[in-house]
Amino acid sequence: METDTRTRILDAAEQLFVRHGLDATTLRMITAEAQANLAGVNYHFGSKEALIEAVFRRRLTGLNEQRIAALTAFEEAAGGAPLKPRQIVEAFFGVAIRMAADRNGGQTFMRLLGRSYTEPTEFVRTFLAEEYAEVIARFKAAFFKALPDVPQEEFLWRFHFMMGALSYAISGTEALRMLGPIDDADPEALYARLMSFLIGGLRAPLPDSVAKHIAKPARRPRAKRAA
Amino acid sequence: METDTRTRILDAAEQLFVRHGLDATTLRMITAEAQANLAGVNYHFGSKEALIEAVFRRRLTGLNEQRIAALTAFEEAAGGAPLKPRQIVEAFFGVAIRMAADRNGGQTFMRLLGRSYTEPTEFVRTFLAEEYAEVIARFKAAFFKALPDVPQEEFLWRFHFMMGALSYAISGTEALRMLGPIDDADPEALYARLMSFLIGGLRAPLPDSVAKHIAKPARRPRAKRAA
DNA sequence: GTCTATAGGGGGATAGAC
DNA sequence: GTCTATCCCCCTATAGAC
Repeated sequence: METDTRTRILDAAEQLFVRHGLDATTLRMITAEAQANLAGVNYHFGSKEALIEAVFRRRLTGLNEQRIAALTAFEEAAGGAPLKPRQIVEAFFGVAIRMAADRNGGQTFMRLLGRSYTEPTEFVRTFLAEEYAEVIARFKAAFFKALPDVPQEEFLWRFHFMMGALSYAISGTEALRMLGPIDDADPEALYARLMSFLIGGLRAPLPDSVAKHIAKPARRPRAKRAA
Repeated sequence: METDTRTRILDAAEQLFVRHGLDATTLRMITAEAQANLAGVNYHFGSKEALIEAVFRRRLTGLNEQRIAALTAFEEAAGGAPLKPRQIVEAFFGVAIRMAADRNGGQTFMRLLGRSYTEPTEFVRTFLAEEYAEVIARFKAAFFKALPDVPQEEFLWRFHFMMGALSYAISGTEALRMLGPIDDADPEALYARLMSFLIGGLRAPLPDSVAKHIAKPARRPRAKRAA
């Protein structure tokens, strides 16, 4: 073992942030858990806010690099042709699920991250927006190319819904128990489950209100509710 | 106007909880906003924790009653036959989206609620679990009856993913901006969008790892996406 | 780099007058 | 029911010894 203080603080903060939330976690809790001195946080990071950013950045940067690498690999294999939506979904969400299965810290972190998109704290949201800017630009472009029939605004909503499902898939272990006794131990099963749900949602027929704006007035006999 | 102090405190708390989170919202902020006295919170509610519960209960009870009423109406119309999945989805999620469109407080509240399933604070989660117990039991039963082919565990995960999508649909206005400029002003469009996404996900083909366990090896030529 | 001690501010809750 | 005043606790951040 013998990890250095800085790392022990990051590890402790990560775990406590997941368990209690950013705000309710105090520097005292963190330094106690990390067996470090209270002043250590400010020495190593400068402030609590800077510590929070460091906790996110430590793993988020790598996660998004992996996402871009996975997408790039698919794109090179396709040689200029549009990718299959499933491939893009895998590159974005699959990487996340895989990290969430990594018991070596990744799991803890992803639970934290899953909650953070809707975090009320302003600086966390703006910080995340910056961290995500590049990966989002890349994936938006790939999706638009792969789904030329889907209006972009419609797609962005679906992407947003997919993020919601991912967030719950990862961080919702406690919320899940509300639904009953569910086994959440098998990451492979979770991966398969989430993937088919996401693809199903992404490729669902467009709602009538949108579909009717599209230049494809093919017979639609009464828009009976499909099921 | 002339609302009473108790109501003004609830209104102020609701708004501030959405904006800053439960923890970061102080009683002083609440009473200042409500033009009430600091001691008023403890007089009317007993504690901050009790105030939080009151804020949730004020609208959540009605929401879940509406959900059950909508489901019951469908069930009575069906006369014992299984409902269409789309009807059940409408009864659960449609009611929520409609409340989220209600500018008369419902909108604010739903944003708060959307975030709260993954709330780190223990007592909020256990409180919500109690409030939801009945409605969840009713809807689980209806879904199981409507989707006899879907293994129950599989369905519960999908329900969980659907909750995630709903949560983001409602509360993710800020997170959405990360994706680009999107119009989120039209509740009808949101309703239609979310609904088709949810149905698509719910009715997606089962993942192979699950499908192969099912005693229905009937040729399924490619599990065409249902719609 | 790590510690102790403390400054300086804000939190929730309550006693008791009105 | 509403107010003021205040208790007591815990927070983050920092100064300065080691």
